[in-house]
Amino acid sequence: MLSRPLRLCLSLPSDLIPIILLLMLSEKIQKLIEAEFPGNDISVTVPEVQTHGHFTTNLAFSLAKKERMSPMQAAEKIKSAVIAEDPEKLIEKIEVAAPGFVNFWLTPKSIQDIFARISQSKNFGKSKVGDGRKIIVEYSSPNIAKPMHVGHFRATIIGDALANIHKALGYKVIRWNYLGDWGVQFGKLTAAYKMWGDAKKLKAEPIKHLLELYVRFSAQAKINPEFENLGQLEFKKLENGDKGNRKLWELFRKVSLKDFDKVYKMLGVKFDVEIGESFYESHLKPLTKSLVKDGIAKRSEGALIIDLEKYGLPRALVEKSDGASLYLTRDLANIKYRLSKYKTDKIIHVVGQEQSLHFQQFFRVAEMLGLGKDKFFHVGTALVLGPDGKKLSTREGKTIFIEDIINEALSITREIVKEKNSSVSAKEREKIAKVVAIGALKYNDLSQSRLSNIIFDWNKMLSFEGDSGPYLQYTYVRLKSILRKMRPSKFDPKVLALPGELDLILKLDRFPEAIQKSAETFYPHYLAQYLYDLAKSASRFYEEHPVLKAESAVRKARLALISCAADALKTGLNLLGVETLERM
RNA sequence: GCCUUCGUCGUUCAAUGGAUAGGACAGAGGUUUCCUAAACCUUAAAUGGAGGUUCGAUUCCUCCCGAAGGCACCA
Repeated sequence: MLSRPLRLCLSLPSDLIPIILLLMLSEKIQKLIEAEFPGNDISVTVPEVQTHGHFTTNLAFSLAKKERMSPMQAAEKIKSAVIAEDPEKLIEKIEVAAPGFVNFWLTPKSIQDIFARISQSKNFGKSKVGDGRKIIVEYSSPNIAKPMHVGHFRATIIGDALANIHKALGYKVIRWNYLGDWGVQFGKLTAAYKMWGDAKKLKAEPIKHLLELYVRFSAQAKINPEFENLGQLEFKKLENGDKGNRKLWELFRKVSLKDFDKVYKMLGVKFDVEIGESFYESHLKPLTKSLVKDGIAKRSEGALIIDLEKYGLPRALVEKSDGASLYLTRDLANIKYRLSKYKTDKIIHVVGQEQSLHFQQFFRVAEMLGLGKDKFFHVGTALVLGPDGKKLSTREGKTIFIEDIINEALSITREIVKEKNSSVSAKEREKIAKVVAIGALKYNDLSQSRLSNIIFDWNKMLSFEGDSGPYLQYTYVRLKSILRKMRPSKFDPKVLALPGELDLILKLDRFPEAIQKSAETFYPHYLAQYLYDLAKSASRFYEEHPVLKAESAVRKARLALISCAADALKTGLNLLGVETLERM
């Protein structure tokens, strides 16, 4: 259940508290209160069970402690005070429930007023709390010369959703694809290509060939450690400006980007900036120099290290003993550049959770460099594991590639669309299949907590029933189908008084907070879950309550209601990067 | 060995310092002269183990068991 965080001061005279409880009905005033009494949380939540009211609060427990009375007494006190402070009769019923909960039921009129407000608001759900502040969202970040796999899919989809969500809240979002286009891996690849490379194959199926070389090289390196040295040597040559190696690197990079673009296009993902690690090549030497000069880094066994022991972290390496740069070095150069060029307040890195330690070190060093604190966030994503519950490794050639997933999803979806929608033209069917397939894949990922490992499962990934992307899309289609037959017009909210109608209104009312919660926590699944909940209420509503056949006044109000629900569904799904259709 | 994340119906995922732990799939049963059955309704089923803090713990703390990931010349 989503909570309505209501910041207010507990040390407030207790007779004021009930007024505040009432005021939570009004978002505007709630904001005023938040500004006036920051830092104290009291939760007014929507209970899980309907018999516990529309809203409930546990305020009595803290009040009881402060005023030295029993929670039940405190609850009674709150109840009578609220009744006294509610001349407009916003609240229909207040119940005190053991051991000290106070449950509130709104009058139908209050709920109707809420709906009147929702139906009049433009861009319902969105807001301007971001106030134009800049935020860089770094996501996707695939490695050049390797195909994008399931792991990248997750970071890409989650990052894209978080970028969308922040934009909807009024932030100025910079979407950044931080390409992994520098590092020893290119040394290895160069070495492998020099030994076994085939220009023809590279031209025909570039990524596939490069992957083959990489896997072969890794396998050899396992047997013969000489290969590791060879890779490092070739990378060192690249960093020292070797022309032949540079040319090969450029080639690898070019073919990879082309391949990535194909995937991004299918996923409907776009970036504002695609600057990778290689961009910072010239920043690295000055950076390491200044690190030494400032006494932050020192030599150890030939390498340049930063001691982080006082932070309880292992030491971090910024230069290898052969003088080559490392991931961390480039990351530091990267945020230095970002901060100076974009003057941003926040940088969030949507990257696999397995890099958690790296980011802790990275952020600490950034702090030591005076780049700031509390500006950088590692938004970790857990792994997609193989059916055996183990990590899928590219090196061992066990990965599942995004392109294959999409193609498989498409072919399955095409069949289903054909079966369910035979009357539609082949062209439209293809469009439907594409939107549904991508929607299913994205929603499947976004509806789960980003920190839980996902076990790769075709059936679940391509689920079209129940809590799935297609279900949400279908609900939207059904609502639109009604709305096509009759347009919403002026209506009187007072005719909406049935439980199903009021329930849908109350669900709608919680849309803005769902978006906000996802933004605050960087967990898009809160929004996904909310949307499923909303779709469920909407489906139930149109199953139980005929819209077009209702008498005129009711019909108008119901049309307005499903119109708002459809809009919210579309807005929400789009924030998750899921497209909607008019028919399916 | 140390660090991080995690352990919830048969399966796969949610939630929360609060009341009766929620959904989906699979199972059982029902709904179609009615706005698209990719739907709706009913039903059965779970917090790894032991302590502690608390009015209240599945959630916080300690220990044990189990899983995944990480721990300076990868990214």
